[in-house]
Amino acid sequence: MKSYMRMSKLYAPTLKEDPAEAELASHKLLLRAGMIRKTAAGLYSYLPLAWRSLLKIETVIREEMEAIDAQEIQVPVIVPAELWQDSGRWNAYGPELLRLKDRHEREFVFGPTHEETFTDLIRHELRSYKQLPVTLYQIQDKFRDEMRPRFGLMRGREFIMKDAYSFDATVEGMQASYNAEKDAYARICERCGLRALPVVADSGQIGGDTSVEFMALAEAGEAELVWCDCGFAADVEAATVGIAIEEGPGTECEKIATPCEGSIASLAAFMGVSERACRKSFAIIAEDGTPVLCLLPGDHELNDVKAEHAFGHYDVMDEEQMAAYGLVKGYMGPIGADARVRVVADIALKDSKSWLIGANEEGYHIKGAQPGRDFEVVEWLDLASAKEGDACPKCGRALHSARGIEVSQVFQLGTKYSEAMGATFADENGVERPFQMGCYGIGVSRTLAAVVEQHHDEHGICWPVCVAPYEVEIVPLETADDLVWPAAEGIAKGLVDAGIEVVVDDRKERAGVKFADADLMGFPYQVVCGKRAVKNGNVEVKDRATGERVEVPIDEVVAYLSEKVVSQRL
RNA sequence: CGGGGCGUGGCGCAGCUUGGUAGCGCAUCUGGUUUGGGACCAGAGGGUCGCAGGUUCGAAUCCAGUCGCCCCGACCA
Repeated sequence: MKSYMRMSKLYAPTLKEDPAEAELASHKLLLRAGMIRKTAAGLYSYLPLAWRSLLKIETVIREEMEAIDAQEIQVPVIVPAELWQDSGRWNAYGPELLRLKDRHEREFVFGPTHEETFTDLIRHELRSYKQLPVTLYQIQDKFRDEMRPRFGLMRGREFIMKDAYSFDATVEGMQASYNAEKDAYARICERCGLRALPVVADSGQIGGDTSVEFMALAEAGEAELVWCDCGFAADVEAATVGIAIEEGPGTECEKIATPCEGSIASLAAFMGVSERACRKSFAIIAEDGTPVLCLLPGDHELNDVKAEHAFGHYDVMDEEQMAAYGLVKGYMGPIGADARVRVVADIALKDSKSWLIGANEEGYHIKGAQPGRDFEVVEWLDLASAKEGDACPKCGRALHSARGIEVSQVFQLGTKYSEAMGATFADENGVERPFQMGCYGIGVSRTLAAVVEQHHDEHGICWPVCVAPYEVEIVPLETADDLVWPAAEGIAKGLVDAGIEVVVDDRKERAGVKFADADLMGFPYQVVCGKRAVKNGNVEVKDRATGERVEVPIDEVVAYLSEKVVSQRL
């Protein structure tokens, strides 16, 4: 028989002060509300309230997965090294991968994701196209040995992830599985109360060609994205956008003295042109050791992810290297650089005919330089990070920028893993083919943090009903009073009978303490039972999110709250 | 991993510069007074000063080391 939780029994030690270690609202509040505790850097214990919310998020996920015929399984957290060697990721994945040995010196990894395990599982079982498609998923702890775990649950080393993998016979099939999963992810975000945007993403370490991330919009988000009124949205690292070109002054190639600091801002100010009319030079050493000079519109940055695609794992040149290649810090440019330097430029600059560039001489720039005439660009690449104001690749209008928390991501993998691991099935003609795969992750614990990030105020958390640890808190101000306590208890029982999750603050604390904790823990509705109101047959119902309070007759409050709560459960 | 900062009762901090054997607020326990927005009075318990060395008659304090944590950078759910 279900009952209500008594605050006096609830293991949720609250903190009056902000913990010194926390920076973000979600981190501070989850700690202060007694929901999580740190065990070590990036490792958190979930206390009862957090666990209840996590289970609700998982329930939403399970319902949406069931709706698209994905089946839940559970594979071991630990993965034998051979599987990772098979896929090639044993070497490709960096120090983020936690490797371990058993007593027989056999090597294993603590799974940061489970493409290998799932692929290995099905390669023994799925042999025919008739058995496809299949999507399997699990909800499990993952471990990634992050260089710098931070922000509480936002970037832990161990975290809860839902990971799904689809196996199809054809590319079209894979796309259908991918789209079903993507649509489910949008519904999951919505049901969890997240304002999230699907954005075009880079596929990163996972591999494959097409990927979308769901970004929960939040100032505290670590990711930057651009979006357009037409519906287009992309991670700045993945966005290929239009950058309108501004020409530099003049068309004749001429060296000019520029007695200003070696920065684009000061150069633009000195020349009386916009930063974009200047050309920014960025010197790096590509993975193969080639020195590369990247030329960009002056107001744009070199995008790390795009640069890695183009140059492999590159290093920024230090001053010594610059000097060795004839480049002068602050005044770099393609003219006068060593012949070994490979000059590349952002694709946006391809039609530009007047470049304001460094002269590779302290205090001098060159204006009116023209590629093809005054210097050579060997390759035109997409290198610049997108930013606010760039043109939408879909409709051409100016893009807006925003920050977000990446709560989930979907990938089309194609045959990357199935081919590497020899996972094949027989098609209609009896020909062995590799599976067309997709993979789909949701950061479950990160989702919890994102919800708090989006739903809080200066007093605490404001849980959306769908993921709230409890739905209603009853606050009897006098636990000894022979009117107040029975009224509170009666309402609690009535709500429990109506299927509502209830906490009763039965502690012998002063009103202020109870109110403060109630606001901090942030259950969606508070029922305040005070002496005067109860004597008149009323209680006060407070909506945590809006702060709105209404007096409701005691004998109507169960119906009143049931209606509100149930309608918001989603 | 590079740069910066911090480790002192459960939590938040002072003390360190200028060595002399540890203090404040909150929390906890007891008794009393309070009781609609984090009460008050009285009393009590609780600290190998991160760890292990060195200097010194004497180290929380000075020196060198080590471990841990936090913040900024590069990676990701």
